[in-house]
Amino acid sequence: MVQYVSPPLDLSFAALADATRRGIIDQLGRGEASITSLAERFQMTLTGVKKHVQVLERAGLVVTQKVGRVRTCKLGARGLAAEAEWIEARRKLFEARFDALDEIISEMKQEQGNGSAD
Amino acid sequence: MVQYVSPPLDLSFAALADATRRGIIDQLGRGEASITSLAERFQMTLTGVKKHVQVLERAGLVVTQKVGRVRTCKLGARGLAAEAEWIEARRKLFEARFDALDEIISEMKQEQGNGSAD
DNA sequence: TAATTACTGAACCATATGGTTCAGTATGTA
DNA sequence: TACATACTGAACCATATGGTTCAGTAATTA
Repeated sequence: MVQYVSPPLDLSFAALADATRRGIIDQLGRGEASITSLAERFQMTLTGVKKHVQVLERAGLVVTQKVGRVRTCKLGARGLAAEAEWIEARRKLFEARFDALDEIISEMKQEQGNGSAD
Repeated sequence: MVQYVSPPLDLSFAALADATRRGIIDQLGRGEASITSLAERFQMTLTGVKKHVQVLERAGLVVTQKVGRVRTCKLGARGLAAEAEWIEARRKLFEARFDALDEIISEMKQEQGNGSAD
């Protein structure tokens, strides 16, 4: 069976923690792109884009290939399965804590009634 | 209608990009905990734990409350809905790119056949 | 061959991160 | 009142991040 060992979640979550990189993912979702085209799209130097792409690559979210003088970037095959899995499993934990509406309401009060030393 | 405006994804994904913080979330999934108990559990100074908890708090993933001299931490009410939503939407993009097995195989070859200037 | 294009790498900068220690402050207990 | 507990904040440290500029190299094109 073909198995993808995803790079540790540290890398992928860190990669997703930047709006430009999330934008690059969205862009690649519409089709492959060169470093230059991404640089134009995101108003950034080639070097800047290259670094972002490298972060995405280390996280396994993007693959690149250089043909001639052009490096083409596309979404990686491993996808976001591992991240989705981690999050879904924890969502259950969160929900379990909040099956009663009371908790939510008391939290809201807490957030409103400020001036506390909290 | 009660609406939670989640702090930007930047904050929550960054918060999730650290194994200790993911561990704290798991721990709080089993019940509330004080700073001291988390520090014991994760073999870290109180100050260190406090910082991690603050990162989780800024991301809205954890709420804390100080009663007496003890600060109690628990999972935040907003949960991981926004993150799950972002990821699920992108999974479709990734899958759309890889509905053919060919692509996966060609990537695997690429990863194996190294020594290229890639 | 010369000029242009596309990328790359090193160096730099300011700021953030993940951790520590140390010196408090506030609370609870004997 | 004295001591212990639980946290807090400032200061420090090494390393990472997000960006830049500048000086290349390699591939096309004229």
